[in-house]
Amino acid sequence: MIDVRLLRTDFDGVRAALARRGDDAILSSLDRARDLDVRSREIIAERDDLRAKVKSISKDVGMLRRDGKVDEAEALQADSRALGEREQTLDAEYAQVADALRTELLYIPNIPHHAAPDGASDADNPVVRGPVGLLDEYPEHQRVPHWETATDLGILDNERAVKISGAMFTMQRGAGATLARALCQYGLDLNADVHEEIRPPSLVTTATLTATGQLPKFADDAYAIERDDLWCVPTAEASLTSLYNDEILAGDELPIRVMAFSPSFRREAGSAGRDTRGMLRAHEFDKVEMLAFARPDQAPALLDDMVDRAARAVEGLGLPYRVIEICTGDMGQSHHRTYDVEVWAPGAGTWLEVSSVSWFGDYQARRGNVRFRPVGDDGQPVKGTEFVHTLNGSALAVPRVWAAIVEHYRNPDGSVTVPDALRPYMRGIDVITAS
RNA sequence: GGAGAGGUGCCAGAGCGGCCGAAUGGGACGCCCUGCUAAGGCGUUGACUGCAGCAAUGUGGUCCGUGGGUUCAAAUCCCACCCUCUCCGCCA
Repeated sequence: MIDVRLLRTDFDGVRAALARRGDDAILSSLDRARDLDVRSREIIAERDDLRAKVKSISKDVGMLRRDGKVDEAEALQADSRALGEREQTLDAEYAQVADALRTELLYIPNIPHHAAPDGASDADNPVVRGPVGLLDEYPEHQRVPHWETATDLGILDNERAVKISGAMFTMQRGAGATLARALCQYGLDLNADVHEEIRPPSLVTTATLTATGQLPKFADDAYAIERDDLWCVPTAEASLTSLYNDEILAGDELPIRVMAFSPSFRREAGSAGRDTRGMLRAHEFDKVEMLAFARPDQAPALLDDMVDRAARAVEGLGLPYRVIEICTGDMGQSHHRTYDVEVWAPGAGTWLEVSSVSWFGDYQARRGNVRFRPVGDDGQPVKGTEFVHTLNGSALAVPRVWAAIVEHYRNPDGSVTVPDALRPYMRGIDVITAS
């Protein structure tokens, strides 16, 4: 959520920054929010004034009654009642305006970082690192899609997954299942040096999913368990971001860095049939997510570090990769600045997004009400509170890395060699062969 | 799911419908005292928000689990919901 006060102090600046996202609907929403804010403050001024009068009269009534001056007290009560009625009318109007304003603000996306590249779509995302390790041409035995190789090897059984759960669910078997779990363990171990490992709930409340920005705007993308008013997390980001909702953290304990393995559930509404072969896009997948709560001054370095970590994960597996920066027109609603790590899949013949690392500014923290007490140069807490900055990124998204491994490490005989980095987790399997 | 108890400030804990943003104790911070430490004394100690001000600040409003209601006036009365604890039931 953006700061309403910015609409008062620098409306044109906010408008210009958001215009870079290239969506006029945002700008009209911004106009409406500004008008609602003006109106709500007009009402508040009048209402609070009435409340102050009622409070003061009520005190007088109390004293008069104590002194036995019943007639005077009753006269005052009548006055107060009249004021109270007007106050109630105003209050009802305020509630309406405030609610409309809150809704408007919940839909307005984050302001892009000034250095984020301009652009209209994913076609405009610049490559900022790499490609690293990419060959000009891949030999024929690597140019086989993972769904073919994996099905032949018996490590992917999507037909039966569909029987069990319907379209766009996947199932790994045998060494394939082991490989998926090995990737999780690898992703966690790689980042345990600075992150606390957390195993958060996978079902979360509406408030939790609202804090990250998934709700209310993207309700159709998430699985809802309506009977219990819970949602399946689309990513562990959702659970982790709400870890400290409504809390005030000490400035000197920041940054707080956490990571979690979790399943991720996505309805993928509207994307059926698009990049859905094999393991490319599914309703449920596993992922290791990193997340940081930081002071604003710590955020840029953390963003760089997290991008490095995401890249290191695929680099350590020997996969060709590149890093792209997301342009203003392709940026997610809550994002302030975002980098994606992509891995080359020689069989599918495409770059696969395997990690998205983002800096959210205080956009999520404002929604979740996560604050910190700043510390001055003398080490003493400074008066007041500030919203933390949040950052997150996939440390390792299992299915697409799994797919890239099966394609990249495919041998001429159709077997798949396990990358060295994963061997400790593979129960002695160095090469996956048909069993 | 059933029965009972409870949710108050950083923590513990009191609170008659008006004098309650809230006693008291603890903690934390500052100062005093002491050679140092301990003990003791004095003081400070919430968040959000409207308006005014460059600002320090001033001045209104809101917050005693959440949301409604009664009243001139609600932490205090009424209703619903949420959460915690104990017992029972169920269960990996």
